[in-house]
Amino acid sequence: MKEFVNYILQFGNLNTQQIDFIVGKTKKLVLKKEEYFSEAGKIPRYVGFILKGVVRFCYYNNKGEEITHSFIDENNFVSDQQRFEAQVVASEYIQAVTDCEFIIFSKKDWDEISNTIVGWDTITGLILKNCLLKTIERRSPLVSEDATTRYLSFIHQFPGLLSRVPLSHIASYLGITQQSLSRIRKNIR
Amino acid sequence: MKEFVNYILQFGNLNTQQIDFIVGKTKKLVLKKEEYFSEAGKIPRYVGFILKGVVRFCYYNNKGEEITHSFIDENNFVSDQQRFEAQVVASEYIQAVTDCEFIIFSKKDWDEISNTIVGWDTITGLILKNCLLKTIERRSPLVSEDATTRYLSFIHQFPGLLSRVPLSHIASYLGITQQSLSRIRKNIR
DNA sequence: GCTGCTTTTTACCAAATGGTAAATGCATTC
DNA sequence: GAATGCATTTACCATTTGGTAAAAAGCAGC
Repeated sequence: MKEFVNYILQFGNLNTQQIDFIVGKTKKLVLKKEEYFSEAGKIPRYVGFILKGVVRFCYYNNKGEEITHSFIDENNFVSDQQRFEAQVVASEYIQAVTDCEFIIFSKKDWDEISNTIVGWDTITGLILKNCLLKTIERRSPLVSEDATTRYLSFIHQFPGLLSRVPLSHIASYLGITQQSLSRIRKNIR
Repeated sequence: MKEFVNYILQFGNLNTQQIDFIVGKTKKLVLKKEEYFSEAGKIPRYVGFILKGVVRFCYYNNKGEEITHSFIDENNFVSDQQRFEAQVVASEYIQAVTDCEFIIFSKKDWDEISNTIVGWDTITGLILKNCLLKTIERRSPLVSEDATTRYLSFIHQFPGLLSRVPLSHIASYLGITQQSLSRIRKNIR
């Protein structure tokens, strides 16, 4: 819980009373590997903050291939925020890649915090912007660099993930087949 | 100017007085083709709104290749917003692809609007989030689809741009060489 | 219309990647 | 420890893309 509070306080100041109010709204959620945090075609139920584990955002392209769009690990928010706020159906899945533990907020609790804590919307707005920018920064090189470079920067960006995530997901994140990734790994050795 | 006001009002309500205040702060900027709106290594001076023309965001990767990251055309904001707000040096160039006409705000004027108009920060926050999400949505398929599919969706996403933007920029946006793009265009015909 | 310049297309071959299928490795269960 | 199921690697060949270079097309200035 300390990690959660520290994360938020990076983006704005809150007094003890406000923090207590927010913390009071938290619930815990546990997911087993491969269970879904939210699903395409359904309305996202929670905003989450990962205490333990790794999740991925994924979708199916028009060829029916499953594409991993992002990985998120400990001490980060995980949410299809736009769809959650608007309470409309999602187009992506958020899936637990490992067994996971979350702090979660329901829409009702999230709104109550927003209506109670002055400055909460500003803080969460900054957090979202931050996440979106990070996503863009991470994914941009995936368009222009060659596959080996992309793999090396993946390792660099997510040092802990290589051992926790199936290579098939990493390959689809990098935009290559699993066979190509295997070949690249061989060449690097 | 009407387009500019309409754009803003999509994201929140403002009364006539507030709109007049904002409009009163606007200045005009004209750039010739290939001139820079802002430059890597320099602090962004303006937030812009494009009245006429097309700009691109670009940078140089570690191989020295020039990579076009985004295109933006008429009736959209153009800004390296995070760097502008923080007044720190940019890492990307924003370049006029055609002759351009902008509405611009200096940092001083932007701050004055923020300090005067209640709700301005919320509106601009929403606009920024919207732009970031659009960027992610547009660029994500560039990782996982093949080059022909990427080119076709570029045409679909930016119907007017093909005739106004050099193919070399489009190729780098799509993450392929100009020769490959030319080959793809031939195969489609 | 010609000249010189830039953009775009072609051509050629080398390198990288995809697709299909089989082999290997690795962990779990019985 | 044999058998099973899943993840990963390897192999093979077809296809796509990159790199270099030259040709063709388009365009501005004279």
